[in-house]
Amino acid sequence: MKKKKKNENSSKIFLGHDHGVCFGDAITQIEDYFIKKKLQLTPLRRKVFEILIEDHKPLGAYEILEKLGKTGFSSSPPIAYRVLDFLIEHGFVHKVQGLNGFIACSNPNHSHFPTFVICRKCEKVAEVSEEKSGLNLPSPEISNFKIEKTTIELTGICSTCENAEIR
Amino acid sequence: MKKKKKNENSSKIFLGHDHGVCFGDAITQIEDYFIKKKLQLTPLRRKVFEILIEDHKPLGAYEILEKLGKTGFSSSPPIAYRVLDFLIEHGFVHKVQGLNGFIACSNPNHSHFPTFVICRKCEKVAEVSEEKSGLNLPSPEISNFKIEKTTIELTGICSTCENAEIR
DNA sequence: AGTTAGTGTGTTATGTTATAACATGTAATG
DNA sequence: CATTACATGTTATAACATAACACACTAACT
Repeated sequence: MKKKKKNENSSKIFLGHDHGVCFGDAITQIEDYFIKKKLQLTPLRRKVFEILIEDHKPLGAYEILEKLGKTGFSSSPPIAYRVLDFLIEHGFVHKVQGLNGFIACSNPNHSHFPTFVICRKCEKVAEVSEEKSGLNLPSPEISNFKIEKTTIELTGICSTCENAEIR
Repeated sequence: MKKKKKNENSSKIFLGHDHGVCFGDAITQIEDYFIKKKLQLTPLRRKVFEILIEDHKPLGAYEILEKLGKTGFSSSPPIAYRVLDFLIEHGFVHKVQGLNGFIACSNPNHSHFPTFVICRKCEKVAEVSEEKSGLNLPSPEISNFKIEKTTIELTGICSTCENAEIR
C-alpha cells in the first residue's frame, strides 16, 4: 500500500507525503527512463534533478546554481538553464511561469498537461492532474488549433493560510 | 478590402475582425469604466492602452516604452510597468506569461479567467473565453483552495501554420 | 492661505532572469 | 585518427522587472 498518512486537516491538494519514498521513486523513474531512451543521466543532470526533488518546490535558476556551486559544479547561468531545458523536455521538470521557478515533476510517467496550484501566501505549489483539478483537460484540438504544451497555473490562497489571514 | 479570405479554413479562434470597430469599442469601454469607478484615464494610461489595442498582440514592456518615447512620453521602465500593472488590475490588459508580453483584454466586461491560445509559429495570440476553449472554467474552490487568478496558456500550432509546415 | 494625504509621473540605479557565442573535453563511429 | 555528437565550461550581454526617491497636482480639510 502506498504510504499516505492521514491528512484530514490539511488542504487536500497540498498532500503530505513520505519524502524518502518520493525521492527514491523519482530517482528510480528518471534512471529507468534515461536508460530506456538511451540518454545520459550525467552527474550534473542528476544533481539538478536531486536538488529539485529534495526541495519539492519551485526554485529559481540562480538558486539552483548556488546549490550547484556548493557541490563543486560550475555555477554560471547557462549550466542551469541548459540542464533545466533538457529535463523539461523529457518531462521531469516543469517551469512555474508565475514564479520564474522550476519544480520536479510529481508524476513523470503521465504524459500530461499539468496544472499548478499556487498559494500566494505560503507559496506552496501543488501539481495536480487534470482529473483532480476540476479543470477539464484541454481538448487536443480547439477549433483547428493543435495544443502542444500548456501552462495552467491557479494562484490563490489555501485554506490553511486563509484561516490565518487577519482581514 | 481587408485582406482576409473567407475564413472557414482558417482557425476559428483566430478570428478576423473590424479593427476600427474593435478599437473604438475598447476605448469607449475603458472610458466608461474609468468614469464609473472614478479612476483617472490619464494621457499616459490612455496611450498605453491604445498602443496595446492597436497592436492587438502581446508587446513587451520595452516595446511599449519605445512607442511611448516616440510620442513624447517618458520611457523609463517604471513608467510602463506601473501603468501596465494598473491596467491589469482593472482587467483591461493581461500578461501573457509565456511571452513576457502584455495584451489588451478582448473583453474587459467579463470578469473572467481568460485562456490564451498561442501559435508558436506565427505567434498569433487569441484570448478565448472559457466556454469556447473547451476548458472548464476552474471551479472557484479546488479542495479547499480559493482561486484568485489564473494563468491558462495553450501553446501549439494553428492550422494555417501547420499546413505550411514542411515536416 | 497652509497643511496634509492621495495619486500620478519622472528619474536614477540596480536587481533578476535568460541567452548568445564560443571553447574545451570526451566518447562512439567509421 | 578524423569526424560527429553530445555534455559542460566561460565570458559577456540581453531582456525583463523593481526599489527608492523626487516632484507636481488635486482634494479636503483647519
